[in-house]
Amino acid sequence: MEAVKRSRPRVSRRDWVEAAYQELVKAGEPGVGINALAARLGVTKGSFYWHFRDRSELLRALLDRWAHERTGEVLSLALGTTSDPRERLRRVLLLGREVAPLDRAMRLWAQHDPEAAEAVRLADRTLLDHLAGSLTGVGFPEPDARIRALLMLRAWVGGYLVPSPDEDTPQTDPDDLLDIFLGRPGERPLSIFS
Amino acid sequence: MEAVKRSRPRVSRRDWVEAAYQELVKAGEPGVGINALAARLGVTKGSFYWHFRDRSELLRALLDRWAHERTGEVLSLALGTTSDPRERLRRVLLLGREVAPLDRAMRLWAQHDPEAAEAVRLADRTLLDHLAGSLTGVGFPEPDARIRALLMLRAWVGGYLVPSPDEDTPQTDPDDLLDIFLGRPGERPLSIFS
DNA sequence: ATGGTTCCATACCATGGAGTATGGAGCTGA
DNA sequence: TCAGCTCCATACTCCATGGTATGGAACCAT
Repeated sequence: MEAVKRSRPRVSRRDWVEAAYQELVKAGEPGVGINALAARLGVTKGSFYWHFRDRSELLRALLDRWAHERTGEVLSLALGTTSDPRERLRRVLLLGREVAPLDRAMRLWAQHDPEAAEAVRLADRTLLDHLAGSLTGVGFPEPDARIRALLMLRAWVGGYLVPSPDEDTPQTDPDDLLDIFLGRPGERPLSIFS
Repeated sequence: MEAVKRSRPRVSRRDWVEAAYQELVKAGEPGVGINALAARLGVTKGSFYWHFRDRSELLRALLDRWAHERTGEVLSLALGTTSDPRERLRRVLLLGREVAPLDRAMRLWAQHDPEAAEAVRLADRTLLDHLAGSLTGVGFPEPDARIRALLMLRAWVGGYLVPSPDEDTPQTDPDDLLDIFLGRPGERPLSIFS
């Protein structure tokens, strides 16, 4: 049995994007460097500049990939089996924990790149719609729901950008957060005022 | 009248720190470059490397300066004339709007620099104490107050890291946010359950 | 087999920022 | 006045990274 004698590395364009995507997650946008990726793929820059015109083209491809994956996730949330609004909100928070590293990378990137900012803006729009929808489902009037949705997003983003200040408060419980955002006394939304 | 014929530029160490501080606000940590600052001060790098050993020393000085200014601000809040907890919280939100750019720069920096992260962590600690204190003053029990304080911080941080998704919601009103974080029906904290 | 195409290696250039070496201008005190 | 110290200009090195040029190996076609 001879070892697989692969004639030559041979890397496709998708491979590059995928590798870059991985690197984006753990090192952010500045981490996605040509040489680093090449080494990771067992190739040299010669390969890269065959598939891409320059680095910005790779980055644009990353934005695309992220946007698709993002809308897919939030879509699967919207098409979820549950119609209970509170449960839907809960699932958003849960999913948020998984995609946190990627999301952080994207937002940090968006801080100094207009295209990335636009991509994030778009993704946020659909997410906010979903959040606001669920919030109206729990009983909040439209304008209030949108504000609360925005607040939930902000709090979530702040979650992975604020270094946890103490040894305690190791991780905030999604249900506790929901209680606060929904007005605390669990099942009773505050629209029933006074 | 002769024009002021200043013999030579002459820049002090504090001048460097100050210039760097300004640059930090509008361009973040990567924006504080030796050459750029030198040009801004009308000097060359020769001056810089006389006052500082290297760039990291400048950055440490920046962290110091920020920490002092930060604790001073939050201290002036704590020693404020008002003892009304809700008003204290309001003032935090108001002050937050002014220091937002600097704070964003610090947190972005803290994402890839342990020392900056530690500085932010410390500053957050005192801020959170102040927030939690005011929240208990409004009627929240201790553990709940700390969670809400953390949530307020996160939402605030998220505020300048989430690109405003729409043309509407131009800017969220501090009072609206307070209403939400305090449990909505204004004066009635939710600890009076049911 | 041979010509053409695909894909990549090698070697190179350009740029920008950090850091260094050294000399000189200007002030200060004896 | 002259020595010596302070502060900065000039000119360089080093290094990482993006980008280019070109040749060659492997593969497919006729």
